[in-house]
Amino acid sequence: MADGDKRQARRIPEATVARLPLYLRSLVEVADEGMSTISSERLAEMSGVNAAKVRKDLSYLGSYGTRGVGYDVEYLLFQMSRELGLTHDWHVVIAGIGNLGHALANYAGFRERGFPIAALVDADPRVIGSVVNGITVRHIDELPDIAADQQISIGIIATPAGAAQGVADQLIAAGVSSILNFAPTVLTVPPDVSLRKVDLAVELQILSFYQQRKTAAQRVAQITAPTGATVAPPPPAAS
Amino acid sequence: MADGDKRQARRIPEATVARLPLYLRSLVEVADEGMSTISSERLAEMSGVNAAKVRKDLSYLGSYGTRGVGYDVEYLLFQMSRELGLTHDWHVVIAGIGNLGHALANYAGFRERGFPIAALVDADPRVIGSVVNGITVRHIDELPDIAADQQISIGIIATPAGAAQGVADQLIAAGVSSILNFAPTVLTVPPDVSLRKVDLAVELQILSFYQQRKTAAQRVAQITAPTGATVAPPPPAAS
DNA sequence: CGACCCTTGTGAGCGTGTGAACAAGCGGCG
DNA sequence: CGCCGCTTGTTCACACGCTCACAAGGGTCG
Repeated sequence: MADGDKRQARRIPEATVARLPLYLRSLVEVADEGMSTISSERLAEMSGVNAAKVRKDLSYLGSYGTRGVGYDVEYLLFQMSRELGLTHDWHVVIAGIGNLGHALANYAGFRERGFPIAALVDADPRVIGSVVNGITVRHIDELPDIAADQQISIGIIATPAGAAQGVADQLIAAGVSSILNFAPTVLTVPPDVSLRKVDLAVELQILSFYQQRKTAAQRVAQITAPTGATVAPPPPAAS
Repeated sequence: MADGDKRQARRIPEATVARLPLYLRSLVEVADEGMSTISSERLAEMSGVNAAKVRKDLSYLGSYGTRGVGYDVEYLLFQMSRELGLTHDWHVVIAGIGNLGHALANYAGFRERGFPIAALVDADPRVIGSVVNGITVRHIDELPDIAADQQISIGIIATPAGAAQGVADQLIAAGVSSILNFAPTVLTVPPDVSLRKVDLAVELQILSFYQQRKTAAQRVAQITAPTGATVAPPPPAAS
């Protein structure tokens, strides 16, 4: 109970966690340029957020800044990496080697940022055995063995929607407790498993919503402004 | 003033907008199964959200449900599609035909969901002229012509980080006002341009953070549980 | 050594998002 | 024709996140 967990127990808001990687990227950039300190204002500008938000976010990590000066880039970089768990690599397995899985397997950014791809799995016998980016695709049923050999921490699901839940279950059974889901479907996982999703079509639909609003507003403006005529919105395809 | 904008003026919260596509997907699924009505509870379960939230979200679109019965699937589907601007296709251009751009160009889900890929552009002469998924890659400087020919509404940036801002500027200059950015960098765009981003490495880093916390908690449990020895949390990295 | 400048860290106010609870209202059944 | 069960639509309270504003405090220069 009365444990001295002062350092770790600091609960970091989810919204802040999602921004830490942005700061990290900016810091790396700044470090490469040789700057040794950085102000919250500059860091905010580079990361595309508000300066006050930056300061508050960083304050959750601890008081690593110096008033009147700013933050020591190297030190902050170290602390943030530690907090994000980036002091060592996390091995990744990609499940589903179709178009997207293929591209992800070839994406160099993962390894560069500390997420080397340790294994590729699929269920389709036509794909199994093929080599992508130097890694041989194995059958998904071998996951337990693979997870035992390598220390797999994160699973990426790039299968069709129908197969995703089954694959997730297999990943979890093999001990993977962090999953990034690209399949356009809702996955249900135990509460101790972290799940994030990236749905490309959903992103486009959200953009579509706002685009729709924008063009609708334009039409209204065009109709009301010049004539003031009765508002009978002409069908969209009048271009 | 006294225009009949009651229908459109309802301001829909951003969080709700982001969920509408999920509902839409569930509705399509339900419609395929032949169900004609659906309750908020079932829709919630399928979409992985809270039932009260579903009802509130749908209420922003209007009162399209029937008490005691539920929502008419077809009708709700229509209203939601209309609201999301999915009654017609939106043409998409993909900029940057590397690994990821290639995969995106081949992804059938875009066309299926009403986002046909109208053009592919790149700056690398070695890529220009090649045909991906039936579409010839053209030079990015031709964007104005391409945008004039096709009605391009949405641009997807799949270039390296360094090129992204320049590409975004070109897209915007060509009249594209909705952008989905896959490049790991912060883009600055005019306020009338919608911008969403998908950063794969960031997603993994967020997962890494929580994974880190989980394993750290496990270590603490292992230390405290068996012996009950004095809790002197071994400093993570003996600073 | 003291005054001043600069930037951090944080407290308060505000808006948005969430979840529970409940009245309103529709359909079916006796 | 009236009652009853079911589901919506909405209200309320609360939690969370964001922004502003400012005191606290380190560094620097005269």
